Amino acid sequence: MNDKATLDRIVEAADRLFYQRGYEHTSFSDIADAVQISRGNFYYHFKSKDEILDAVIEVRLANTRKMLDQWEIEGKQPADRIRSFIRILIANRADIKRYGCPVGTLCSELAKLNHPSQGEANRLFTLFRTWLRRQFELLGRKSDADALAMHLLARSQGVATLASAFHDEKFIKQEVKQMDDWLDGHAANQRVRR
Amino acid sequence: MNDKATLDRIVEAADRLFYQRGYEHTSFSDIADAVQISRGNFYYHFKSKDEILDAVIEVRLANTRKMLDQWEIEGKQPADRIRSFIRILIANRADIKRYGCPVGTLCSELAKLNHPSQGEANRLFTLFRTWLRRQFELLGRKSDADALAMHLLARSQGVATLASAFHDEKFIKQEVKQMDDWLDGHAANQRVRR
DNA sequence: CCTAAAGTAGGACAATCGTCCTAATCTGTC
DNA sequence: GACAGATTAGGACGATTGTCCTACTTTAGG
Repeated sequence: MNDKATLDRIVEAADRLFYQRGYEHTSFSDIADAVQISRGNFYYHFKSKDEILDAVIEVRLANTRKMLDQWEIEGKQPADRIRSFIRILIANRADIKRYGCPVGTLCSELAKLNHPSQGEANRLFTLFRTWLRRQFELLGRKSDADALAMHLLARSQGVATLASAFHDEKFIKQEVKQMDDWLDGHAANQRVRR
Repeated sequence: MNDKATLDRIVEAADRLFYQRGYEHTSFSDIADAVQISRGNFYYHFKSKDEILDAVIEVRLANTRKMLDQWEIEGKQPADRIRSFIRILIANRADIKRYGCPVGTLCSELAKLNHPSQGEANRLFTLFRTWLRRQFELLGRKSDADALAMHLLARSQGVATLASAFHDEKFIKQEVKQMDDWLDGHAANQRVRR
């Protein structure tokens, strides 16, 4: 009963700490302090630290799916939905400035650790990629929908990385404006001018 | 005498390991094994692990400066020099696919660790930024040279992050082509069309 | 109220971390 | 060949890591 609540609190705290300090640099003691439970008691809820990571990734996947589904309902036009994606950078600019993108930094870290959950974490990227691709397809982009999705993803990642390195929120807004303009140029059902 | 050689070998191995495994996840034993020297002997050359990191950053800065200076000599046109920058992604695509960008991933990690050498590492970004800005200024871009430099930096970062996550070298080539095209549109001494 | 299960606390554990110390070895000079 | 300084090897150190174990407390049902 309270089990569920404690487990959720563990995952919640781990989610936040993994983002702010990184996976490896977050210890059981750190999470225990945040949740205010005994360190050794984790193993009633999780068999290992890796299991907590998997749970965190699962929660992030679920939250992301929920968000994307919500946008599918709200946004009347596919272009508006894509714009919602771009707006993530604005909405989370304070956190991004301090800790970068939660998806990108996690995947980068796990890649260096050669961690078994790399694939799971990358599903977060795939989720966005697939969703964006669908939106571009709805815009009439048949052949290059995936390329456009990847392009947008990459630009978001780059903005997050540099905004974090230079502690520059203004740069985020500046690039978001350019991404909006770029989208306007690609929203119409036409070939890319070159 | 052999001091110089050993010290260089330590920095060289640390440089590679910090890139491949990350700073925190690389231990003294790892470096010692790579250099084939005793673990405890590090402290004759460096007073702490942080000092090795600083030495690595210093070497990277020096190498980067050397590379950029070389391009200033070789490239007759500023646009060619910028193209050399973009070509980094192609030349290092195999490493980037596995470990991401050495600059971006290091800065991201140090930011999460809240490491004192964050500023030093970020100078790597500043080095590229300043150099790119100058090239764009030489192209006649007075007011937006810095914005263009940051834009190009961000796109490179994004490409590296996604290429690593998706283990996709083709994506690198694809985006490099787009960056070339983008540069063509901005190389002429004219305002950005919108 | 009693009892079985669910949940928690706190410490023991082996391993590894960065750091430090000392004795041994190498190297070049007189 | 002896000696001083530079360089190295190897282990000890306290702290911290993830993991595990056992005893204690809480909770729910008869």
